[in-house]
Amino acid sequence: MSLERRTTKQKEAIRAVLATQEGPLMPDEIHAMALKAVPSLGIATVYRSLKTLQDEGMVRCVEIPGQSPRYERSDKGHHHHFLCQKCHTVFDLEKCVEGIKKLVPPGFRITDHEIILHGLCKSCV
Amino acid sequence: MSLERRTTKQKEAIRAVLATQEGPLMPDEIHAMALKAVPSLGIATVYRSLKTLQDEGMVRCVEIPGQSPRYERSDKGHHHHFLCQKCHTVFDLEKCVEGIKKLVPPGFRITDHEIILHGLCKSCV
DNA sequence: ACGATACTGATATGTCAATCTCATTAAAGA
DNA sequence: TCTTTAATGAGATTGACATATCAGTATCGT
Repeated sequence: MSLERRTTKQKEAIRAVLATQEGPLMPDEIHAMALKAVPSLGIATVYRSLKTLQDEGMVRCVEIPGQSPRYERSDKGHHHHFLCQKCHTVFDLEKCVEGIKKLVPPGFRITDHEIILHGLCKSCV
Repeated sequence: MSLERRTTKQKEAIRAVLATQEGPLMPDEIHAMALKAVPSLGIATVYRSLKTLQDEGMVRCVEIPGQSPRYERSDKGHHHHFLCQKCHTVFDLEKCVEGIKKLVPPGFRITDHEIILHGLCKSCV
């Protein structure tokens, strides 16, 4: 546990990648992108920084079924995701749907929901 | 690859578990349940049988974000799932929602969708 | 500029689901 | 019943991902 917290170019590079990110990214994608800014960057630092950023509440984990965890900025509002079956990129969706509550069985309490669309993205159609 | 196919009590036990299954089950859950019918049943046989049943089209894989794959009978119609955050059981939902297509961005083509609700089930509320 | 120490990078290690190996068992046609 | 060989069970192995280790580096308050 660190009481102090230092600003390093590694963490800044990772932060920068997440700041410009379109959809949620996997650790190795973040690594590859941040590598352009800090060529010596190790994958362990990516995992460490992601954990720190999560603890700080800046970043949130997004799980897509059958895939390893991805990460996105947590300042984005409520939204859902689209997985392209061809290029395997995940896109953010802006809107949500009505009537989710109608799905909940009697006696159950809903706290959250997620919708994942599958198909082909604009580039892969 | 086997040209022939034999009926064994192991496979029948696994089939029986899936026949009475309420929501999708994980391999180790199927194993634990089928163990009551065939005490010697090995986990490898569960994986092998699940693969066979998938090839035959009897069983389908269901992925819940952040969890390992679960399996359910494929004769169930279109439906979605509810994950209880307390007991981690997955329940089938009967209805679907309208307006999914409105989420799709221009130029994208949708082929499928899934909705996962999170909360507390009847027993855990 | 100095010093304490948080951070990093390379690699070893851990974790866990799923598969493979292989000797043994048992299903089913002859 | 006999024979062929598909299927099984136990344990070893794999593979993907994440964490731990530790010596060396770099930040930042003084």
